Amino acid sequence: MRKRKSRTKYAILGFLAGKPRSGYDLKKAVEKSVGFFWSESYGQIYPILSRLVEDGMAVRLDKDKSTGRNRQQYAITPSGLEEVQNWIKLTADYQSHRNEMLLKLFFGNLTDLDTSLRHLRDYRNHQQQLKQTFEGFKSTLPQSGSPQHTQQIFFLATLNYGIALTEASIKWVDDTTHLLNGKSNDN
Amino acid sequence: MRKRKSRTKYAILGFLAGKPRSGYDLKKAVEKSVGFFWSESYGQIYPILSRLVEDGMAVRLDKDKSTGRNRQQYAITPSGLEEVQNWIKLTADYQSHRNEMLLKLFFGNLTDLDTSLRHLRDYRNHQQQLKQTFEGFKSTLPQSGSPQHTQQIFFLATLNYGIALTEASIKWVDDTTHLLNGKSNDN
DNA sequence: AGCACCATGTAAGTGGTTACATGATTCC
DNA sequence: GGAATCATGTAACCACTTACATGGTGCT
Repeated sequence: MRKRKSRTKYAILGFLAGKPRSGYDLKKAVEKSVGFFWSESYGQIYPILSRLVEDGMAVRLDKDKSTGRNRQQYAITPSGLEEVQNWIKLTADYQSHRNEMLLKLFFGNLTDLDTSLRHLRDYRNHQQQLKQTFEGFKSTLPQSGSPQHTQQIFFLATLNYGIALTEASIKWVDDTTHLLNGKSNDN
Repeated sequence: MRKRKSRTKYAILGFLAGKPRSGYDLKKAVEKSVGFFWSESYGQIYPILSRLVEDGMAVRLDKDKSTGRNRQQYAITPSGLEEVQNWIKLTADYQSHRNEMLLKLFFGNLTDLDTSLRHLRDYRNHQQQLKQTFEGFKSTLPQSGSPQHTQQIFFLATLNYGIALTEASIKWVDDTTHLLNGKSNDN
C-alpha cells in the first residue's frame, strides 16, 4: 500500500472551491496568490483536471459562448469539496528543502572569501526584492473590518510569513557578512 | 542543448574534497552536517560515484584490509576539485519551495478556525524542535580563534541561518495566532 | 543464535518540469 | 499584417525516493 503524495490535486480543488476556473486560470491564480510558496505547471494541471472530472470531484461547465475564446471552465462538486476539506485537516508534512546557496556557503573553504561574500550579497538582493513584492501585495489588501476581511485574512497571514522570513534572511546575511569578515559581534 | 541541474554530483564532490569517503559515509556526513537543508539518497549516491570515477573526477581507493568491512572509499581528483570549485562560483539559483502548511493555511476559509490554529501550533512545535537541534550543534563547535576556526565558520554560518529562520517562524506563528483570534496588534 | 548496524547496489516508481505543437483572439 | 497573449494539451525527460535484495560484522 503506497500512498500518493501529490498535493497538486488539493491545490487545484482549493482554488476551484473559490470559483470555477479553467486550467489557464488556475495557473495564473496560483502564481498571483501563492506563487512564492507554491507552483503548478500545465503538465500537471490539465491531466489532473481530467482525473478530477472522472472521479466526480469536478465538472466541466458549458462553454461560455459570449467570448469567442476556447476555454473550458471547471467547477468543484460537493465530493470534491469534501476531499479538500479532509486534506486540509490532516497534519501538514514539513519536508526540508534543499537550499543551494547554503550548500555553496557550507563549502566556503573550497573557494575564496569573495565568492562566499558574493553569494551572500546576491541572496540578500533576492530576499529584498521578494520582501518588496510581499509588501506590495499587502498594501493592496482591503483594510481590516471590511467585508472581505475573513477571506483575505489567510492571504495576509501567508504574506506576513513571507515578510517575516525575508526580513530574517536579510538580517542573517548582514550578520554573516560581518562574521566572515572577522568582525565578531559575540555571536 | 539541455543543461543538467542535478546538484547531487557537486554535493558529493564537496564532501569528498574534505576527505575520502565511501557511499555510506557520504550519506551519513550529509545527514549530520547539512541535513536540515540538504539530503541525498543511496539511489543517487552510488550511481553518481561510479559516474564520477568514469569521468575522472574521483578514484576508488584500495580497500583497507585492516577492517574486514567491505567498504569502498572514494577520493576526489584534481579534476573533480576543479569541477566543484567552478560550480561554487556560479550564482546559486533560488527556487521557491513548496510549503504545504502555508497552502493549508491559505485555504483557511474552507475549514474551521481550530484547524488553522492547530496547523500553526504544530508548525511552531516543529520549528522549536529544529531550533534546539541547531543550537545543540552550535554548542559543540570549537570556540572562535581555535585552529579549526576557518573550516567551522561556514558550518556556523549555516547553523545561524537555521536558528534565525526558525526564530522568525516561531514569532510569525505567535503573531498569526493572535491575528486569527482577532486580537489585532496593528499589523 | 540472533539482532543491530554496516555497506553496496538496483529496479521501479513518483511527482514534477520543459519543450513543443497547435490554434484562436485582441490590440496596435 | 504582426506581435502579444489566451488557451489546451501531451511526450519526453528529469532528479530523486522508495523498496528491495544481498551479505558482512560486532556484540551480547
